[in-house]
Amino acid sequence: MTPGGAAYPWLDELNPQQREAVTHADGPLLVIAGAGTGKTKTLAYRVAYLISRGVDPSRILLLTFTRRAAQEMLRRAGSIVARGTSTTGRVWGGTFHSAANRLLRTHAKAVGLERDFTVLDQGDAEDLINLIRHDLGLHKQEKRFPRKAACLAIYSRCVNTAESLEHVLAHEYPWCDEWADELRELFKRYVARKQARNVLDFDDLLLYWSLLVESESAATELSKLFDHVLVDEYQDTNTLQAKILRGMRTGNDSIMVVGDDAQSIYRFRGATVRNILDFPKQFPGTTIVTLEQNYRSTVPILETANRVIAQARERYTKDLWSEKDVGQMPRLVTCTDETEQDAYVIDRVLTHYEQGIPLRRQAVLFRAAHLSDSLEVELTRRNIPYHKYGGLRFLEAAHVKDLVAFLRLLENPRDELAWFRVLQLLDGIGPSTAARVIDHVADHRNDPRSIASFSPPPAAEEAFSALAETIAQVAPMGIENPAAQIERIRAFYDPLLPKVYDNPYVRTRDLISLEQIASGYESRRLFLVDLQLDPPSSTADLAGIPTKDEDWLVLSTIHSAKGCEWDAVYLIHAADGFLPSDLSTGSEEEIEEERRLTYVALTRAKDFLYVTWPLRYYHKWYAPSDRHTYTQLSRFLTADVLRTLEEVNGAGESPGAPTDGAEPPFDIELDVAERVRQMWESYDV
DNA sequence: GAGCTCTGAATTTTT
DNA sequence: TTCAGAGCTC
Repeated sequence: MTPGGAAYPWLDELNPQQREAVTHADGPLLVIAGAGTGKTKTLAYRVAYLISRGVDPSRILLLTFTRRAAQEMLRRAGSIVARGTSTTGRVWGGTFHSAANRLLRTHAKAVGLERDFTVLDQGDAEDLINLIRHDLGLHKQEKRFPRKAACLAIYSRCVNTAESLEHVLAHEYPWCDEWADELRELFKRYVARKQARNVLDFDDLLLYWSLLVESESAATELSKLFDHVLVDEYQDTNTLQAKILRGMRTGNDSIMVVGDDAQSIYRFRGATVRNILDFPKQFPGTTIVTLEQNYRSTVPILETANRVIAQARERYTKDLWSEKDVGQMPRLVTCTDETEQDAYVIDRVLTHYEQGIPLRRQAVLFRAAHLSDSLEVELTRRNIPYHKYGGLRFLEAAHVKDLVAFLRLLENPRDELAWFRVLQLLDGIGPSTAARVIDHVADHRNDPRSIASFSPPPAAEEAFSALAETIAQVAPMGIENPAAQIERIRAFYDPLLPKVYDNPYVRTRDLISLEQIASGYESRRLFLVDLQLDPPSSTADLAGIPTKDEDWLVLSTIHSAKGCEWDAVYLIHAADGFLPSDLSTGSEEEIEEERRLTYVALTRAKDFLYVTWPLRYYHKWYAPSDRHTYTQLSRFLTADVLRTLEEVNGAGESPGAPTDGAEPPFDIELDVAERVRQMWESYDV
């Protein structure tokens, strides 16, 4: 009889380890869940179990890596408890950042914020840093000062790892070491500027939350809100997040974290494997449950993946096993160049498609977003639909940011970055006039409509009054109906597009999408927050609900593939320099992370796995004399791993690949000339 | 002060 | 290819 007995018959759907985790009584619980071992299932059943035991759903905090992951778990939990989603819908589910946003708005006063603060995304934060960098005159030193992106990265690392600037510079950014004093000054001003403007960046969301729970009394109050805290993907949390969790469990140690140290791949964001390795030390009395039965991959695929991760330095030992005993051996495909690699992948994709695996059950994975560029061209040429995950986001496009900036300045008129962006769209307005307008608004109780009383330079008069009128019309629309607000803003903004950017037509389409997304939101604030904290991750997210017969191939960075699985997986560019990336081989930790990244990629595959690499790679902007580089197979595919792979040649299986004379010649000699002559001999008289 | 054009430099992963 | 920055012109 199962522990749940007849009361919870669905517990029988779990294996003994999963059931132990789901029915765990009290105290901290660490679930080490290998790839494909039913991690999502375990969390979903845990939520269902708690609710069935009478826990109020609104007193459960479920922290996940993406909001989509939270929704998926709650959906499954909802179907288990069979009371519909209305119950589980009340669970606090989402990312650390979105939970922070929600808590900080409620307790804004406690941390010295106004409730209507706006959130800066990475690009905004970089721009703000850049403004200050210019104010300080740092941009023209005789030796180059770190770029805005580097400055923000250093800042972010300090915050997320809770390490000193000196330590971060010495260990992660040694080439910026000499700028320690200037950077400190820059960061000091950056913080002051954000506070004066009532804006938070991503890191601040976590930082303010962590400072809130640093207070014993606030921590106690917040801890009382939740009977249970559950955290997914714990291996990818950072020091700051661990600190938050400790604070949130003041006087109640019911916490369950689930993760796999072998899949920790967000070190660059300050995540540390130490969090999961040291969890039992942080929470005394921790019960550890290990899930090792893999329900995803075939035995041969698992064997390859296990051998890759076996070389890792430090980890919780676990060896995944599977009962999916049959299956094709994973293949290592050597290609002469990228073109051949593209042709091979497409050929296999189509073959599997004809055998009955839809395109969306197949995925091409790669280390960096640009590594699929040439494949995308070829897919487009052949009319094969695909969706790409990761890489440049919809929201990062300049025109989308412009429109969002309009909404932001209405939401928080102190948001100088939003103003700056919008004002400089107008002809005749540059940085200094924009700054004067911002001061003007500040002097008029931050009422955005007050720009009407500003006197712009003559060249900008007409455009400026059009802007003032737009704002005068949208401001009274309140916070409701963001789509209507966008519609009105577009009446002003669309005509500017052709002047400011190329491709105005494509950009207008994006703005229409944005308006459609906005129509699903009740308020401008909710729309803005969602857009920043949970942005659409691919063009697929923008297209609305897909119809049943729509099908597309998935292209994804390995990072974005986390938590997903496909029947057939193609890991491309498995060559040293790309995997591991040349930029990540500076330290042993970085190489270890690249190894885990490889492991994540391999374990996404259920039935078919192809690892491909081109011998020659063509660099677009690199080495002007000879842009071809010869690559070597990824160092992670050691002799031990190769024994589990079937090695094939990319050219052999891609008939019809246009290789333009690049194929090796046959070893055959025919006297064609003689044959041609013979053709006419019978006609001789 | 704004805006244009030219040059040179640097290319990961994302909440 | 794209982006940041410098320098020049109006």
